[in-house]
Amino acid sequence: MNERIIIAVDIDYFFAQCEEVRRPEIQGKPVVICVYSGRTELSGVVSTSNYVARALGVESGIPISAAKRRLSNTDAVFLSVDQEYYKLVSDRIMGAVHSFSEYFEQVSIDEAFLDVTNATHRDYESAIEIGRKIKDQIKDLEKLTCSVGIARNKLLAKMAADSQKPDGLSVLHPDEISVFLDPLPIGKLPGVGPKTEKRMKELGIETISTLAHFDPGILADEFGRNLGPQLARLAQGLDDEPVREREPEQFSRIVTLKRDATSFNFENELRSMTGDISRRLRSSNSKCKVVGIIVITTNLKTKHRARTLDVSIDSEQEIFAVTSELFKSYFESENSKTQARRVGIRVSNLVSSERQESVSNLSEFF
DNA sequence: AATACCGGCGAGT
DNA sequence: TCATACTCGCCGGTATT
Repeated sequence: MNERIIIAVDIDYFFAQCEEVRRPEIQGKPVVICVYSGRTELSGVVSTSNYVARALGVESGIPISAAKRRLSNTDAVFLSVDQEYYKLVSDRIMGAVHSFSEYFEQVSIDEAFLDVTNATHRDYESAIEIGRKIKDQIKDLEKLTCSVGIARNKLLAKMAADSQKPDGLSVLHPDEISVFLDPLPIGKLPGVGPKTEKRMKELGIETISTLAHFDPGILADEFGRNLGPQLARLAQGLDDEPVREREPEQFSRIVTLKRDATSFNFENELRSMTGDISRRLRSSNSKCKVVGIIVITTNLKTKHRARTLDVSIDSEQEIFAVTSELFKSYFESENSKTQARRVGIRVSNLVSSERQESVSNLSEFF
């Protein structure tokens, strides 16, 4: 029997709720957590906001200036993101959540899955008890509310959690899946974002039920050989992804430049980014085989350039050498029409520092 | 023909 | 007008073997 019971935990409006706890005086007011880019006084975007602000149309991703406009007649509180603090809170919470099952997967700073198949002996009532305990613990520990979803796989557990927010606990029994899924608009399906939603509507697909029964061949043609049929499977509530802890597969760092660049004139910024990435590689005991750069142009197009190395590296000097070369050649090949607004670096194909350079080059060796 | 690599794009927090 | 900082994954084209 393969039937599992999965619990999804999602902390409600995490950054903003952290601030509400840390500064009780702002509770009840619109709270907006901002990423200031430093270009001008107000440039930047809203990272997240509390429900008071969302009700007034201030949500993730909108410009700070737009948020200020919308909240101009309120006692709204605008705060700068404090990642370090949220990470501390997150680590404490995730540690507590982990203790409910050895099968644990953290998927972001504020989301995690647990496989409680064994712990519950496949009993949903028992899973609900665990869900309640998790909510109580997070409340006791950090005074934060979260939303919990319980279902037979990660996809459905997440969708269940999403369906009752904030402070929800939603159980999706296996025999209720169709009733739950079928009427939902396709945009509610994880993996279907704004672009995919638009294209699906052009195909006449509006609900998850329609997608679930749609011709897989047409979906393959439209969305790709693998992705198309996969979307249909998701729409049927099918998902075999195991709950497992995963190591990060890449690190990246990106900054917004004070002034748009048409040449590599941001050595200080690059030094800071390479230093940062090097420290992260070393503290995770890994080296990288691929080093790349990221450029976001003034018209907000993202460009990538990358180089696969013969030998994996982790030092700031080496990463700086490769990325500065990539930036130089990038700007040489660009017709200086498109300027760089944001620049960043990325390392991937990570290998553990201890045992690398192992047998892969044996044939060359002999 | 299979695999590796590269760069674009999309989604999600 | 405004438009962050990440991580992960898929796609198609091209290069390599």
